[in-house]
Amino acid sequence: MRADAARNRAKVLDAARELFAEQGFDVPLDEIAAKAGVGPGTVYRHFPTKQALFQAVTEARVSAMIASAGSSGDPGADLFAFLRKMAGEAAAKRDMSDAIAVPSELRDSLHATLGGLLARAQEAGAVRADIVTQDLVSLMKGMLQSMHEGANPQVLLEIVLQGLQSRKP
Amino acid sequence: MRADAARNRAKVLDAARELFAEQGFDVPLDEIAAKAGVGPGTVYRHFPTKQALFQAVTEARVSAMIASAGSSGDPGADLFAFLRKMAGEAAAKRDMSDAIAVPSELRDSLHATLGGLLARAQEAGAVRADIVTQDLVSLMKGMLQSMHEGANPQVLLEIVLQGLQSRKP
DNA sequence: CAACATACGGAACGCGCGCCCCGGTTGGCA
DNA sequence: TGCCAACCGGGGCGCGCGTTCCGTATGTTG
Repeated sequence: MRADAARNRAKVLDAARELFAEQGFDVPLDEIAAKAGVGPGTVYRHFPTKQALFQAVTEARVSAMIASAGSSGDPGADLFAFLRKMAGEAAAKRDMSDAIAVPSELRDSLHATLGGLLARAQEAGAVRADIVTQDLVSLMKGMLQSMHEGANPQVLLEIVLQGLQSRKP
Repeated sequence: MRADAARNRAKVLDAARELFAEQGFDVPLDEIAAKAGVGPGTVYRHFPTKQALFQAVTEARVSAMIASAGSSGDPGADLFAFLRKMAGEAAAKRDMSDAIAVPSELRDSLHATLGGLLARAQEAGAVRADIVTQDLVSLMKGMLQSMHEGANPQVLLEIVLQGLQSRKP
């Protein structure tokens, strides 16, 4: 690979990282190219599609998050800690709320992780039993998006966490 | 107003009602016109903008819902009943989840109604005190949208309702 | 330094959608 | 019944965006 190609690739990744974080997946690709000081064609020489670029940018952080999914002795605490982590990331960077929505293998892994944590938490009786993975994913997706519309992220998170718990009579 | 004009206006409203309910605000206006058996120009002769058409279609139902906001002796029950009603509508018709999001006076009234119910429920101690209207609106918006993505609407609703309640120690 | 593959920039394309314009048509009043 | 204003259909415009194409520039190799 030529030296300038590598340099441009890095510049594109940097610009994409910043703009995806600020504005989410919907930021125009031309804007990323402009911020990188590069033409749109150059972006496409390095990444076949906008989604590929997005995945390249988010892969590291999402993978790290998935890897950090704890399995301590307390499955309920594990799930809640993971959800808190997701919410924390999403409150700071707008791209996290798209990583759960934009189709990719990464997204599927994330869903799978959530499913596993949910199942264990339900077995332990920490979370209401009538929820399936799809419900949790949709709920989180909606909540993460709501965080970028002026609502208080902390409050939203607590409402969801409390709502997930099984009622103790 | 000429007779055929009135007839076409009605046909447009019917088609819009059905398509907005099925697909939400994002349905192309040309599709509405086609279903009504009319050209796009005709739609714009009767409604200055797509949003105006949307408002004309949803106004009756939303106003009815706002009017039905109870103020019985139990403010907590009033709020929860209203939220249940919204969720019920949204689960059946996709346009309800847009009525809370698409800018219009109607939307503002809806937000105001939610704010009033919330404030009274909080005074009564039925709902956690650290929520503001904006939080509730965002939360509902996210939840209503999630309902159209394969999640179980009933479960989503119960999670939110339980999450809103103040913790009773 | 020459020569060539590689990479670059940005103009251009295709598409979808909201919205407008205009030549033709039609309903209702005199 | 004849005339005119009101109305109609649908082609077309403008815009934004993802993506592609190609003439030009540049890094690399011998």
